[in-house]
Amino acid sequence: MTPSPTPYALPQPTMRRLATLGATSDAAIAAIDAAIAVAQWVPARRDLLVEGQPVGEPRLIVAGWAARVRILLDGRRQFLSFLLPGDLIGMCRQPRPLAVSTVVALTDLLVATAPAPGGSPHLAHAYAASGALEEAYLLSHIVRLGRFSAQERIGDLLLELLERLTLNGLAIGGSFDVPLTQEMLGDSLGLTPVHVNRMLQSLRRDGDLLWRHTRVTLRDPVQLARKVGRLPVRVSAPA
Amino acid sequence: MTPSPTPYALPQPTMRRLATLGATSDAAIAAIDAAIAVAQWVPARRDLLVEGQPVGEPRLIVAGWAARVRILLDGRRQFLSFLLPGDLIGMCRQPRPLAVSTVVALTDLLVATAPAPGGSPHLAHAYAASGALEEAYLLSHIVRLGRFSAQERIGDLLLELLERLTLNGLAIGGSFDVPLTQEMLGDSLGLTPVHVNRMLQSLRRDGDLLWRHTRVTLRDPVQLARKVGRLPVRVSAPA
DNA sequence: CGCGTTCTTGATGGGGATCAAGGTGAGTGG
DNA sequence: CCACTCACCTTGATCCCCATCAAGAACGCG
Repeated sequence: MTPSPTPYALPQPTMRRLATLGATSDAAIAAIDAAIAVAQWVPARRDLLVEGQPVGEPRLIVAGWAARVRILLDGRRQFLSFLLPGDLIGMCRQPRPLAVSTVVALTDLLVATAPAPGGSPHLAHAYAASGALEEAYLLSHIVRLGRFSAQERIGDLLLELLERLTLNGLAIGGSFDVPLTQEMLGDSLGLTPVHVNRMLQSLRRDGDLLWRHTRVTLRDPVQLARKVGRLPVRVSAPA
Repeated sequence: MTPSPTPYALPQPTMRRLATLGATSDAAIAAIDAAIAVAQWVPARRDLLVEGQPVGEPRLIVAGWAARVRILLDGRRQFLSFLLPGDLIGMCRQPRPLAVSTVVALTDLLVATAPAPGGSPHLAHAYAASGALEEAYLLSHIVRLGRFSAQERIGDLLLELLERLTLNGLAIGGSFDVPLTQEMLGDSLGLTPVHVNRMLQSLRRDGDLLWRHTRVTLRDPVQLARKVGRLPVRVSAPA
């Protein structure tokens, strides 16, 4: 496997996310640092978890993108969520857990073993907040698929990605890297690649976004949020 | 408030579900019994949780149906999941949690305070398994909305309800009570009530189901599952 | 340069939305 | 016992968003 250089060179995004979510104690930071130091590369397209198979130890994405996905018997594919640096994989609390979805690497992926919260309540809280955020985004995805038009779905998903990539420092001024093809977007949003293409063009024509190579720029996120009716996401009250 | 008699007279469904999910120790059973003994009635249509508001103590549905729901600014409504007897409400682990969705009573509802797992690891495991199941069903809902046709969505949802109501003993031989209007079904499945009506008729014509008053009977669940391409749900391996 | 993947564009069709009336049944009050 | 009402279900006509089918064009890569 090649440790192919990526634009996500520094491990800071993971630390940044977990610290923002509450892992602020020295013990928690040291544990995360130690885990990141021995992180492993996983090549794109490899499965990290397979639906119905036992879940191993929980892991932490240090760099790259993954996705939770379900494949139907007839080959239809549905992405359930995208996993970004700082996100957790396979964090379960019941005994002998089985994966409820497959997790596949979308890019080459730097993955660490998530440190056990053990003595650090800060770390436990950060994991809990991360889980709550993940649930909130799953719910948003349900609303997108159930009640949004194609344009709204695309705009709303890009705003979610901006929001999440801002949390871990990977987005700057409405600009971020998206290693997704239009087909993958379609498989996330319940649309055909052809229609994704047309809707992206219409968003570009309206001046809402720029998409060159893998770089997406949202011109005016606040206005776009108004346009697609996006609601803010928050899972815990300020201290 | 009237303690309106319901078809769910006995508290057994809740106990049955939690016991099946792992709450098998005497301590766990006693704690659940004690909680159910002092359960309270909540009238239909009342909110048990409001999106964005602080989450109080976790609760346990003893009888009746509730739903997690999001309402959009323009009035569109999307049901995120249905909550049945034995399901938990507002079980969070981060400090100062905020509700990520509104929870509304669909029927008169008997609700207990969920006993803290405290000393009982059995109870903690049952809660964890319940949470994992809830996540698995959320993922299934995403697939339904993203990749299923209208007929498949309806059939798959009814099969899910049968599966869950079988777990707590409220379904017998493919038959169960569903206190939902066709409009509510539409708001869950991303369809209009008119189209739900037409698809239900077509399922009835095909001999797949019977729906009289609030009673639904699936004629041949296994065949229906094959027809709509439904996959089984499992979250932990047998001991 | 050749080749596969991805993006783009056009033409056509269908699944489900929308609009607009009825019909039905349970509860309510006279 | 029967009008009245309100919520829900049912049916028909029409429309449109998005799927489908089918080629090309552009791009990255060996």
